[in-house]
Amino acid sequence: MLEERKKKILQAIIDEYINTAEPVSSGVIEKKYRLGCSSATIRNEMVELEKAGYLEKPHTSSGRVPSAKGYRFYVDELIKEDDISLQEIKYIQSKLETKVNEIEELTQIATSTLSEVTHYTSVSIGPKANFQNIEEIKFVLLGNRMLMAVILTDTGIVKETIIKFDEDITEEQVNTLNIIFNNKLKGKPLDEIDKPLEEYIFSEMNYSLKVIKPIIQQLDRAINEDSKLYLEGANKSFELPEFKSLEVAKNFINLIDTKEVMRDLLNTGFAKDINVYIGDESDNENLKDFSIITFKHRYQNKDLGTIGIIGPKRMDYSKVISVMKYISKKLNGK
Amino acid sequence: MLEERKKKILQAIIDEYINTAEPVSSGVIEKKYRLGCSSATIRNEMVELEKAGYLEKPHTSSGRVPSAKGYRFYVDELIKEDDISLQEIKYIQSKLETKVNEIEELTQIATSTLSEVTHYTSVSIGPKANFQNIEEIKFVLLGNRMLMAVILTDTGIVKETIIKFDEDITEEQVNTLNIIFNNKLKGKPLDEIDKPLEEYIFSEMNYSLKVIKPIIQQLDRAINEDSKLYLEGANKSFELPEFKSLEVAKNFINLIDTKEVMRDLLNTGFAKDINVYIGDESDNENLKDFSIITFKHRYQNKDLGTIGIIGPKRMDYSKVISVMKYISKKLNGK
DNA sequence: GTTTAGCAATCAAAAAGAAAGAGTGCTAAA
DNA sequence: TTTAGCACTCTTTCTTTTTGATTGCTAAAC
Repeated sequence: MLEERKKKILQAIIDEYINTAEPVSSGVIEKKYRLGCSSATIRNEMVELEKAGYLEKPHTSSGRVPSAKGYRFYVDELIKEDDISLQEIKYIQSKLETKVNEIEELTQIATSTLSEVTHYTSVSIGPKANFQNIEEIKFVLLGNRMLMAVILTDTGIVKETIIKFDEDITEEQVNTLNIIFNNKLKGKPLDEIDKPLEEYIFSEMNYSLKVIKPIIQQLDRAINEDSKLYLEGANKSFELPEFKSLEVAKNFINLIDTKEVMRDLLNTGFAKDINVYIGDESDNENLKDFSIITFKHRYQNKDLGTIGIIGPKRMDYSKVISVMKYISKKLNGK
Repeated sequence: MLEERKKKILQAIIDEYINTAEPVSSGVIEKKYRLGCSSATIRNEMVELEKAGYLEKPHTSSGRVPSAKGYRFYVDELIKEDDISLQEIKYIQSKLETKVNEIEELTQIATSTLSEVTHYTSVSIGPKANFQNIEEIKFVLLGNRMLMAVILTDTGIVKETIIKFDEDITEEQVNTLNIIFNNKLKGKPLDEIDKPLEEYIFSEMNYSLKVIKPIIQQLDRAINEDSKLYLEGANKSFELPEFKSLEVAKNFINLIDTKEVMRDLLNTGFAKDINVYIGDESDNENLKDFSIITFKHRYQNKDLGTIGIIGPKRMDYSKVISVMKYISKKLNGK
């Protein structure tokens, strides 16, 4: 759909712009990229690429800058595969080898490694708990009036929550709780913990509703609780030339500061292995100058969270995507 | 040590500068603050205040700006007590009334409320665990090869950690663990969990070292783990006029991004109820444009963490300190 | 002795103007 | 179809000018 030479020129322009953050002129392309034609020819092609919507001009007599459509084409068709060095591979390997006891920790290590290798700001979030099945529930008495509930899911994720009471709880009651909850909930999806269950358990046990209610409430809360966001390398973004603009910097801060937005961004669309949102493709005003690239942290195809990069539209897509692919593969095999 | 009128003028200048972020002229003080003398007199006083080091001039023909010494005097001597409105009191009350099960959550609510009321960026950190005493330790078997250890301290803080094994663990073993650990450690300070204990328990139980070792290791790790930083309202800082300077913005981001520095800042010096660090009083290059105000989250005089504000040197000290005092009182009484 | 009116001097910030230079688009020739 | 050549455009940068706020000083007033 785009002739070979146009593709080459577009690629050269975007590569150059990614490097320099300056509008790209026909002269630079001629000299640096040696495509075997003169700057005049490149100029002619640029006019057409602009007409087709792949390029933009900040003003009449300036060089060209990629448009959102240009970046999109670049990401979909022109990207360099395996743009990752041996050194980087080794670094990632060494980081991911760290022994961890909790999945959340592994996600965090992967997230910080991603930021370190790409030099962009990275962010991650745990998995949506409510899709998972309950493997086991345990209640532990702490002191006399405090109960800790620990839920183990089939993906190996552990959720725990504390429940406080106004009256004493006996070890006996705790045992009954353990038996009943496990009988009733083992193997069931997490979101089965809700109203109907409450009645069942209430009738089953000789507890007062006063005791059962806070348990169900708190379990419910623990399960539906938003999983923690983890942000790494926010300061790296501030080294980028685009952050000389106060507006850009502000948008960035507003973005990473509004946890709900970040959650939304990390939780949408996972048709592909790696998802790329360029500029305001995901219509958020604060996002217009940034791109977001995400992938799912999976292990044996079970969803363990999402990891992403938030960087300028002029992001080094090849590098980021290559690094992500590698990390993703490593995590899944771990 | 400073005559009454000089104090009044200094206060007026600092108040004005806090409001406007612009160098303050003698004319403005005369008109707005009505101190009963002419601008010429104020000018004369300003010269002396500058000579004494309380004021500075960006350039020869500009108004005056408070120096670090000026702010320090302001904070120590001129601050307005109870600079908090009824509305703000009500808002704080309603926020702190929220029922929580975990102390960490309460600290977080207090932190975000502080940011909301003062419009500055706030930050908090949990207490240093290792000063506390163990009230109870419980081990819970999750699946066959995973153990959760739950530690309850005498301050009501619950720490939990997961330990994975390469071989199966029996319920029986878990029971023994529970008995031994509780016998040995109840009432002891948390940092007693270390080497000697390992041997004791090893000799006491017929476990292989293979099992005991990871438990001690992981408990130790959980206890000495840096407590979580919680940051709220970073975007609020970016609305301040001082953040028009890219350098200031960068310093700020570097500051809040380096968790170790934030930890240090929150963990130093608590002779007073409320601690104020103005500019580079705590010699960190990134801090030179900012002030930090902190207080301890206490309940019945037990340390439950630290909460702070990080804002421009031109911060509304009266407001921040008043709000902090109120929140601190409320938390302690809760 | 202290306060204040008056005013020249200072200097940043804003506005206006001039020059430089990078890059384009078009034309006409190769 | 490609390319050399060149006028045109428009930002960027540098100077210059203007404006205006504020000071510090002097001398008079209190």
